[in-house]
Amino acid sequence: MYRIAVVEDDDYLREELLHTFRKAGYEAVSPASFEAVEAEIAALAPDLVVLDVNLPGKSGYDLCKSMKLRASFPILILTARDTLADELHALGLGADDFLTKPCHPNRLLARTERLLRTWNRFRSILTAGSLSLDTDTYKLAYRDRVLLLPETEGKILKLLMERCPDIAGKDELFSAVWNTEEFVDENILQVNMSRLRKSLAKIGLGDAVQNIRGKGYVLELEEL
Amino acid sequence: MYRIAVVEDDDYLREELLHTFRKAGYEAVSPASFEAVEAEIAALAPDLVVLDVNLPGKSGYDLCKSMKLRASFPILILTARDTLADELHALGLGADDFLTKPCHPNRLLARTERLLRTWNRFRSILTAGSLSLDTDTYKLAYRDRVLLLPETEGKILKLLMERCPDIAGKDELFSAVWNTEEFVDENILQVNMSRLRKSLAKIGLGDAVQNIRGKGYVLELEEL
DNA sequence: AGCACCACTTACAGATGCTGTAAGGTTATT
DNA sequence: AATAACCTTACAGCATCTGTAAGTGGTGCT
Repeated sequence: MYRIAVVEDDDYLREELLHTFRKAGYEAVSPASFEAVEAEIAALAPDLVVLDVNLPGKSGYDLCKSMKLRASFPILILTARDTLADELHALGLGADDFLTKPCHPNRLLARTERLLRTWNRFRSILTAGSLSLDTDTYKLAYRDRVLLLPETEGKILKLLMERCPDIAGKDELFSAVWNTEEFVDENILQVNMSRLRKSLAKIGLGDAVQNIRGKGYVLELEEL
Repeated sequence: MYRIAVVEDDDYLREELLHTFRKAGYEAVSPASFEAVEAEIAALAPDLVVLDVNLPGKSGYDLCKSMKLRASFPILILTARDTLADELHALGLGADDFLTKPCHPNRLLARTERLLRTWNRFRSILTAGSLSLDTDTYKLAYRDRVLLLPETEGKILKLLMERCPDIAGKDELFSAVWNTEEFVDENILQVNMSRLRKSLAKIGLGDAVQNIRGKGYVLELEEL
């Protein structure tokens, strides 16, 4: 079943939205506070986010933009501001749909359903900026270039993207790729890092993988 | 550059739409007649279709539904009928967005751009009913099951899906897979058909590939 | 019913590409 | 300058995929 995260500060409206989705058979959740919304949403791992733009403190637009850089889920903007400028702005930031309040529940449900239907087709795709990786096939796409990675390189890149922009520790890499915390031979990681770097260079990501001496590796993308 | 097909019978409005898209840097085209719209659109191989629902003879909704079964492009419904029921109906049929006339050019452009952006991520995916095939990696998805096909089986299935629901001739298959019209040894095709069938059976498509004695093979999906 | 033709299946072996090991070179830190 | 961490290249084993071969099964025509 699909999980939908509702980000809305008005208590009454939020409950109404949650109710609408639950009645339609979805699992509907909301972040507990607006302190660290983005981290909370990431932790909820929703299949879709319904986002109000008038949030306490933070702008919903900023949130949308920043989530879209790493988002594996579609974002539907729901707002009382109904000008064309608002809609263009939202879509320009990467929002996947834009609806104005008040909105008929059936319209909302139809729109969310459409988004989920579309997104379901590439659920296995992991994104970081304009880089994307199919975690089933390790097909890598960057801008207009495509490359198929061998399994080991793919697993490494997967973890680097998941941790990005933070460090992926050597121990994490060993357990993710070879399923062992103990790195019997450190060299095997270095060899495959070398191979991965060579692969990434082919699609114009020359120095994206950086070593942190003694710690691990980071994926550095200009746009992030 | 992206190609957008505009399906609209009102001459004035059609020219206006074509102009809007061309000014924005798209290649905009329209089918010449409404006799065999669907075949014409397929021949145009657009990246997106803007569809009016009030067409002479055929209903735009039927057209939408039937194209969606095989469509590798998103469909945006543009109509003067602005009731909620219309919108729900359109989205239910698989339309990817729904706008009402009159529509501000910038809104239309923002919406089409969003659809193209999303679709571009899986341009390589071929669809037939609820079956989809990534033509880069030959990752096959049917309902909730996923399978990775070897290259030869993938190439065969690709042609079967492209021809579906018609026959893929043996000569076509030979030229598509082995790049030769002359089938040096018919057996190689039979062997790989056997392998493909076994693969398809794993994901619940037992008897989907049927032989047409002396002619070739067909992909038969219940839903088509 | 018998025959010819087409289609199907299984087993095998060559080729390809991926993976880890080994060994030697390079860079950074003290 | 010395040491530890990191990088690179070459090589060989291994798995997977692919086409060949050979034999079986089924269909349609006379």
